Amino acid sequence: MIRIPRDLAGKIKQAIQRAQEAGALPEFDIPEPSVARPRQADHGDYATPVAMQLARLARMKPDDIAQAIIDHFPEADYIGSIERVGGFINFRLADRWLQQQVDAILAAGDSYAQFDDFAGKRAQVECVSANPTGPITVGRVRGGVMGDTLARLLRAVGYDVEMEYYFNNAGRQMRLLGESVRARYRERLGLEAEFPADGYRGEYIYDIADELIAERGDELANAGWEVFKEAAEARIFEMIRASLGRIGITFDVFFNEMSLYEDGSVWRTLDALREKGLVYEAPTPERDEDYEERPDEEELDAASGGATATWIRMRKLRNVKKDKALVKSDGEPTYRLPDTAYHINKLERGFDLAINILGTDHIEEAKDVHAMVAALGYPADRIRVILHQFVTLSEGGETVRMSTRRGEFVTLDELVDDVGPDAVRYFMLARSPESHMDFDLELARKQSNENPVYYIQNAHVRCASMMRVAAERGVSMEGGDVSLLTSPAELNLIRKLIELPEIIETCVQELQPHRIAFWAHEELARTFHPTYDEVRALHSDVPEDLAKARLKLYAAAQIVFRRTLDLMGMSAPEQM
RNA sequence: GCGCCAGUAGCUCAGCGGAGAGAGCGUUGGUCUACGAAACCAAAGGCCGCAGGUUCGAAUCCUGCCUGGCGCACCA
Repeated sequence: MIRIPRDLAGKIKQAIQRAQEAGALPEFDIPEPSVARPRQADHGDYATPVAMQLARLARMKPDDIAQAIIDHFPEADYIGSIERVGGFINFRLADRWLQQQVDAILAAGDSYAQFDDFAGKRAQVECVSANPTGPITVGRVRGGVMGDTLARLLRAVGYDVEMEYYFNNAGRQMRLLGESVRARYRERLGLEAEFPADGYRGEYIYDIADELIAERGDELANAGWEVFKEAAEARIFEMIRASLGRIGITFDVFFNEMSLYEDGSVWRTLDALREKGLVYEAPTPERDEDYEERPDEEELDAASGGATATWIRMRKLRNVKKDKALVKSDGEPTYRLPDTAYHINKLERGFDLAINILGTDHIEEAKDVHAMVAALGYPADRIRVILHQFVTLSEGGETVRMSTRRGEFVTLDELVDDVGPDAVRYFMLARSPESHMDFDLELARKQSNENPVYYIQNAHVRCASMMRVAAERGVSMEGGDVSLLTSPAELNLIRKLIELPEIIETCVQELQPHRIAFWAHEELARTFHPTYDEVRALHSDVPEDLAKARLKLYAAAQIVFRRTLDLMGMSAPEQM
């Protein structure tokens, strides 16, 4: 199946070249022409402003350039007409070709809009990557949904995709977790318990303690925090895995940061940076002369007591005013070093594309890591970071703030219990990453036409139910003649159905999975419902041959809805 | 102080160099003896934060400013 914008762009270039050979256009290097879907229907199905872009290069009037391109345009079965309006060239799809696409979609079935452009290429999507200190919260869910949807879209263009979850089960936070569980465990046993000052206060800590009591009784009463940490980690990972599973997110690899210490790659990375002359030892970092200290900064520097730390010359690598620490004065690396080792590890595993989805608060980290990976000579451009803004939950205008540590949060499980998995997927997806997201619980909860989730799914339901009724009445689409689909409503629905491949391509090119959610709602479903209302298939007024043809149309629509919903990780219900 | 992101209909947000600026919700008024009305049709609603600039053409690119969010640790 061809993707028209791509094919048209090629034909436009061909036409320009032919015109040049014929002397209708002067010689110049042909730029990549842009092809778009015009907003207004009377401007055709696709349009290109290329003649206006070429006006300067060709030193001709846009109208004449457009005409020359049209005069030399190659044949294509999908083109019904070509029109020049000023400098614009408008293309209209051929009705005959559109009709044939219905049979083409039916023949493709569930593999409709499956391409192999990137066959043999490997991609990795890293997302969520929350340390196992508590249940998954809504902020992480956004990245997870974006990542999983992107993975599905990448598979649709032929990538072999792995989902990866990066975590750290060492360090201060995990120790606090162990101490918190230990305190709750002793508390439940009626023993003296000192809860750590910055401990985790969530209810789930009690749950873990209770489970431990159920399994081991009081035999851990005097055990150290490590035992509790390990038990808690295992249970929390199970919780995380299970909650993400409820919204269709599964991971192929859980990558432990510790392994980068065990195989020595953290220190190898440091050595490599040192060899490049990018590292030095000093009590304080070097900084630009015009660098202005933040009020609390001297205090923070002084806290190390003047001991020597290891610094990376970040000022050399990118536009910052102060170098950054790689190894603290106590000999422990900061997060930057293992993170860099981790990304090098990804590239060494041979991924052609490694996508990393992070909250915007990690932007500096992402830039630092990218700079270091590039400085070491690795193909850093294979790493693509997608940053997303935060999520706030709102209900009746009230916003709900979240903090894992304080134990005030809405967990993914609570959210799924409340609004259902499909609504979680849709709303988390349907916003551009850089825009701050307000998740309206009231709206997501509604099982009515106010909710886009149902609007989209109901289209699939309507198709499914039509197929059931057809079967009951013994009407089959077998032998249906698609050339009977001649009304504007029918043809416009087909126009939408064949747009899915283009949407997938855009999502992948721009790494913007939210586009498919918008398209599914505002384009696909929005076109489907009025058509369904107007174009009856099984009504007594509809002659049998037309009914067969229309059944084909709606069967094709059902395939496209199912495929679209699947790409978004949502269910395609047979009935509401 | 510096950096990144955002400011588009009453609300939540698309569009990010092309042709009278879009959607959902909300508001107002219509539509089922039909394959499910969780639907459809119609109306009202906008100096696209402000001011300059680039361009044949700017909501979209550049500069400055205003407002909001997030960063600017020997935390991750």
